[in-house]
Amino acid sequence: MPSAAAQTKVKKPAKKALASRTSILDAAERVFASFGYEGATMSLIAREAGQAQALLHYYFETKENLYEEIFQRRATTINAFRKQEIERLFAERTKPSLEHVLDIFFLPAPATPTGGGSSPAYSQIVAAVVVADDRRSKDIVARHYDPIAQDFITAFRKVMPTLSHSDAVWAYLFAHGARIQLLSRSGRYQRLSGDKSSRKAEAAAVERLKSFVAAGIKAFAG
Amino acid sequence: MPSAAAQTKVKKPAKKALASRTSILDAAERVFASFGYEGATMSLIAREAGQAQALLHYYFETKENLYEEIFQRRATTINAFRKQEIERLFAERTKPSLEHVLDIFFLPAPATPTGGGSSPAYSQIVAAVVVADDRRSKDIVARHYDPIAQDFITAFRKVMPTLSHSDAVWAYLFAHGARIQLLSRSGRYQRLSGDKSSRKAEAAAVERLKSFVAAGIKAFAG
DNA sequence: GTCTATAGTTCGATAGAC
DNA sequence: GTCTATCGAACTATAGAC
Repeated sequence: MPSAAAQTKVKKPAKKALASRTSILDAAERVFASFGYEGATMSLIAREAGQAQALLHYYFETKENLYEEIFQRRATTINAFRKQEIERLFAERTKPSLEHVLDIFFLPAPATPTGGGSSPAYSQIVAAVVVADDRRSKDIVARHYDPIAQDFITAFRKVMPTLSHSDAVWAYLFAHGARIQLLSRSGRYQRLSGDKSSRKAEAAAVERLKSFVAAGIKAFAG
Repeated sequence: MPSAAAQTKVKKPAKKALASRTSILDAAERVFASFGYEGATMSLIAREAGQAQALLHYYFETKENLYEEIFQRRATTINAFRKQEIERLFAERTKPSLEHVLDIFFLPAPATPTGGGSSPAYSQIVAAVVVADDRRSKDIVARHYDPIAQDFITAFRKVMPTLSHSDAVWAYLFAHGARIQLLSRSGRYQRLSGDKSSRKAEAAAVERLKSFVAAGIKAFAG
């Protein structure tokens, strides 16, 4: 049965091949996070992955495709989870609060199914891509993050009915901007505060972020 | 008097030379803003400035120096002005409010002396450099922006005495992160809101930002 | 000061053996 | 699938005429 065998070959790549592909994606995520799209090089990613450079092109063809696949893998997972959590919130609660919505918005990465929705390196990439204004970055944000942003904007207005649409959009952007400062690995908090910042401090910072944003949004409605 | 003539030549570059230097700096600012440090090329900057590529190296020697000079020119101006405004606020007022400090923090670019402290392109560069985590970006932020950040953190604590140092640092970072969303030219507000956003809308957005941040910081103290 | 021409390097991508 | 070797293009920077 040659045709069936061929089909099997297409649908079920060897475990080793999948491992290679994944190791390349992981390495690319770290290198893109550290040096940006243009600053990252295919040869550096290959070295970081422990693979030949040609193998990167075998799996992903171009540098641009490799970059795009990073967002495919992470954003698809985290956004599906967030969308579902929003729907569940409004289905199960009669009167969800702003804090309930923000809990989903600020969900820590490990809480996602299998933790596959994020990583420190990926958060760093997202922080950079959201403020960039080159064509590629805008395109990626529009495809992978604008839809879930609209869901949150709608959710904000549902729990705060006096919020205008324009206010809700700014609320989302300001909240997102504040969050990025927490997620980015710029190390600025450590420099400015003199802290060495343990895991414990990080959890406290998320609480700070939540109360900061909640108060800010409520100021719009009042 | 040959030595005096030579000295004059060093201290007073021709007007035309200064104009060339400035046109290169302006062009570099726009190109770095659009493509990032690695994505920008010396030949593109030269074309944008209407000058030969070799002239860029004549004035600035290396790409890295040219980048650094952009921050020298802008950050020196705006930060000196801000520092002076903070000092003036605490000298003239007996009881300055948080809003007074935020007015300085959110100062629009045209309000700076000769408007030389900022430009839309430069704001875009700052937005990108602050969240980046490569060595060059961290170094620039530490030298050009950490000192003024400390001044604002101190000012926050003076007008809100119940703020802990750690809270004041987060207050600064969250406020800065929210502000970046407004300054960056990612065009995200326009996409998410469907607006074409005139100048009038921009002024309203700054007011939104101010009340958002003020409420957030007050939530820390309460 | 400003230009043209180009040296020297590194990049993304491909060819082809195994 | 995975590798080595390499091509052509694009980059930063310099040399040297004017």
